[in-house]
Amino acid sequence: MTTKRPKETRARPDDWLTIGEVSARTGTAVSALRFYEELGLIASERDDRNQRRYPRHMLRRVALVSVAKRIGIPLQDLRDAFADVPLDRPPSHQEWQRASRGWKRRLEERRKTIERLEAELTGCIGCGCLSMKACALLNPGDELAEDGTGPRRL
Amino acid sequence: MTTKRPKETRARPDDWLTIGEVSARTGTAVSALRFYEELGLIASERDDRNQRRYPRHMLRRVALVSVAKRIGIPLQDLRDAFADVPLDRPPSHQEWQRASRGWKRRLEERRKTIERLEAELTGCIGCGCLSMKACALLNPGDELAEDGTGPRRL
DNA sequence: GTATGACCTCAAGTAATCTTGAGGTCAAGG
DNA sequence: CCTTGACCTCAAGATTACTTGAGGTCATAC
Repeated sequence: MTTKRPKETRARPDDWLTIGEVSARTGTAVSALRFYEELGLIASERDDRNQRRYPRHMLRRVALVSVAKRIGIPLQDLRDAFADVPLDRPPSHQEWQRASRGWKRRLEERRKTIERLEAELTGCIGCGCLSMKACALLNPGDELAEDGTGPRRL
Repeated sequence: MTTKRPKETRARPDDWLTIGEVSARTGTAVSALRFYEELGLIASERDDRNQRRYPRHMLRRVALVSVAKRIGIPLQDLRDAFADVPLDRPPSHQEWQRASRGWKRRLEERRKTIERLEAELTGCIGCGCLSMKACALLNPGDELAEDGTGPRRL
């Protein structure tokens, strides 16, 4: 069971990773990597045997994709956010920073939504409002019904 | 264009909502409501014309479903979390509280994941680590590579 | 020299989450 | 009385995010 990685045709072998290596390092399935490439989220070059070779900086791209997935942000949004970061070469510090900041804002927004929901749910637990009449956030678009029955939040 | 809600056959009309009313109040499409019912996430009774009628407390269930959707938590998880809360009658304060607390834990977990990612991304912005060698979190499963090139985090 | 494992392509399948469409009921409005 | 709107069912289609399968190349291990 030794590694059957083919002979390297490039000068510095460890600068390029096989799809299997990227998969192992990122925890992303090989099939998923090929799929992401199809979507244009990541990119690879080919060696003389037509096998994908990934530059190291692609690991970060892959990681970002799994992160987006993990927190339920659609891949299309990720694509938009990192549209300006080049795939064919390591992004410059600036390029990366700009995109990262946008992404951070996205994460922050997400976190705040959850925080609001947490707070709201705490409120519900506290008041035990079973009619939801007082739960504006959990019940968006429902102006508080005006008949007098049911519990209220204090 | 007046409302064509059928004559009420029940004693207290406003205790029961039509699917259109629930849709309007929760912002959830009618088709989605029917779909959620199929999944057993919500429930309804039928009137003498075989149309769905929802008790008010179902609004909260629906709201929870949209919340789960909004933050990218699969509906199956929601089903699990609220499995013990009855659909056929307004849940007791206790029943609701217990399930809510479980759900809150879920939200908190989610939030913390995002917070960790935010922190990690901030770190990356700070150091500009383009090789990802120092980014353990964004690059899970990748033990820091040991060749000496590339930027480091300070 | 043949078996194995890592890779390739392309097509089809799966799961979740709904939406859309076809075809029908029924009550109120004009 | 006929149209319209709100509802019904059931089946099929859409989207996202992949996985699986069939069929093939090629280098290393035995």
